[in-house]
Amino acid sequence: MPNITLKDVAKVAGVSYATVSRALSGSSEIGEDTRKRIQKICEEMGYTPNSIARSMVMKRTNIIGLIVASIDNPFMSELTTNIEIYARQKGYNLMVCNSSYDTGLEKEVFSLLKGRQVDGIIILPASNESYDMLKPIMSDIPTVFISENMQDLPESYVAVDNRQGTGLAVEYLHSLGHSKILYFGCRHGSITHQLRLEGYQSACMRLGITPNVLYSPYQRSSLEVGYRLGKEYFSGQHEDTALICASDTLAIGAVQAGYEAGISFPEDLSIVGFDNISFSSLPPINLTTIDQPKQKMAESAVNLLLSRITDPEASHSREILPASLIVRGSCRPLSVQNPN
Amino acid sequence: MPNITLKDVAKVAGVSYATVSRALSGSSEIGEDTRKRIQKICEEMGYTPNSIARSMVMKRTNIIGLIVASIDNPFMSELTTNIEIYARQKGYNLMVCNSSYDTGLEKEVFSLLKGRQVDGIIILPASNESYDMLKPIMSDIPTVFISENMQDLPESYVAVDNRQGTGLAVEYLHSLGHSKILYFGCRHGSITHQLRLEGYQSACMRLGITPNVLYSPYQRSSLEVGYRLGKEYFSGQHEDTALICASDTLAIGAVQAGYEAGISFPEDLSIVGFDNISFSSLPPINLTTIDQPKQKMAESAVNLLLSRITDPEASHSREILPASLIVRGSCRPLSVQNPN
DNA sequence: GATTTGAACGGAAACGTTTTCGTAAACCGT
DNA sequence: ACGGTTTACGAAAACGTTTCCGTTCAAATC
Repeated sequence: MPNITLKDVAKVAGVSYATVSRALSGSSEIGEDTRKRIQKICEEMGYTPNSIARSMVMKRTNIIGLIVASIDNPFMSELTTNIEIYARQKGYNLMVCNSSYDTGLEKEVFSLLKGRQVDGIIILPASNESYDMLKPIMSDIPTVFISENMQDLPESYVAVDNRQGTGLAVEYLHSLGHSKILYFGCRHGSITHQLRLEGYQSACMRLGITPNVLYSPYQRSSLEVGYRLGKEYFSGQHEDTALICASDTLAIGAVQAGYEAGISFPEDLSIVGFDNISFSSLPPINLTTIDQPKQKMAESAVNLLLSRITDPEASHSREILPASLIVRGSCRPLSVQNPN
Repeated sequence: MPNITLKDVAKVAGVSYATVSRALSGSSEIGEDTRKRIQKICEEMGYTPNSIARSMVMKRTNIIGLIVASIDNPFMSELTTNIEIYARQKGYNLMVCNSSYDTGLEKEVFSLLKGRQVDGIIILPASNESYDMLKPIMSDIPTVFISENMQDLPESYVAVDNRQGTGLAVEYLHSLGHSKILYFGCRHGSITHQLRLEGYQSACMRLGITPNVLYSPYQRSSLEVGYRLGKEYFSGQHEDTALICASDTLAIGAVQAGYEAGISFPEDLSIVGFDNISFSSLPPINLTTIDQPKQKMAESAVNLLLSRITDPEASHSREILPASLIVRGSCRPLSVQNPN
């Protein structure tokens, strides 16, 4: 009933427990025959090494802390899945915490994870104030930010090229003949959304399009924001032929508001989202959108973190991954009446 | 640079490290004045206790292992979020692993978590073979199953009342005047789906409705299954007025197939899903469905596990939580032509 | 054949806590 | 003032590993 330890195995095998440790760790300081014998005994006794004790002496837990704003956000859960799978493949387990978009809580769980002696932390920040909050306590533990562009801050991060992303969207719509392209954005205080807006604006400039932005003062869920922005827009004058939304959920909310106002997509209005969450591909939605390469982001983040763990003194590195356009059914060429 | 330990604090405070430990643990064996003094010193030195070392001696990690088939499944991610939040509230952290619906991998991560000395494991099983696979290795660690009904197996689990759930759906449709109610199911090998089917069938019997079931031989994603079942059904004769799907994603897939066949919902066909994933409430979908009480399930699972941790010898307990009907816009009364 | 070398293994320290036990001083009642 | 109880604290063991340092013994070297 009491768990089997190295000592128990050593006693049965008639060797010191140093030898058992060597037999299992793949050390060269041991005879091939005794290694085989000890391994067999371990099998028979059902011995599993205690990683806590190992961590104690090795000063490494092989655990990565992951802090996300909300696990059940579709984008974040996809990211989380990819991170977990890749990390495990690299020999690390994941300790996951929700910050619930609360920077106070975020700081709290950050300390908690530090106390847990995780080797490093990947964080999808709750807001753009996260950095300032975390700064004083993140000095002595490898940390990489994910999904949020930290600009010139002296930190490691991996993010998608948000500016290029919305640029792609504008270019695509322009190539379909659209010139009146509205943008739905949300404040959110995040640099990510700032960059997406800038990408939209500069692409418009480049292509001779007059930017037209509708910002949200609301702070609630992105879905609701899209719905309310849509309500507001569709109730007044509207002559745009296309709409770019700062996120897929924003787009889906806007679509609903459009439905209720008698607007059809893409017949009356073309729409493109951002993120490419899995639900956007669902038939009833079928949203043309800008993809964030979630798997690559996950792997880059883990790799970045691992390299910081092995060499904490290395200079910070940033990885900005390219966004790509996913064409589905929510946009139509302006000159043609019915697509497909 | 080397982390601050109890000893360092003790040296500064001029006391033994036992005293420091007592000062922080809220022990009564210490003077109020020295406690204050030591706590202040800890603050100043930025001391954070090493939970690894604590776990070592306490033989408790305050970590719960969570194994889910796929974190990015909407239902599971909602469950995961709720589990994490509630567990942390109870002083536990979560170590999360994906089984990717692979019972082999599931067993592997189960052992891995055991080696990590987690205090207990919550598992959302990959298939109905999970139990047999896990049985030999789960004897010495508290485990509770979630979301999957383990029937009379000698294990602790919490699940929704699947039978009652589909029963509710049938009753609701019946109350709207429907009598030709089709059921879309998927094999999946899971007891959950078996129970949902049974609930449908027995409610039909009770209400004098002839059950009509379409099963899927496909094994892929639920969304695709729904789509293919729909394709198959709508291409032939179809005279049903309502459709119950074994899951929301199944329903959404079916809806798409319906669209493509020129069917409108709910005008031509009423449809009810199961699970109440958050996306079902999205306007373009707006699916009437059967809710699984995810938060309650999460909390029950944690509570069950915690009680098993404190008393591993206690007999197993099962919790079957009631399902409830969420009425949205995907069903209409049969006698009326246009709802709303 | 004596010395060196190297392999194979044992002994023991170390990791940072918690907790038991011991002990000195302070306190109490009589 | 004295024995006894309580209070506050120190010393040290324990948790299960890894690893450094010795030690032994056989093989290799001269």
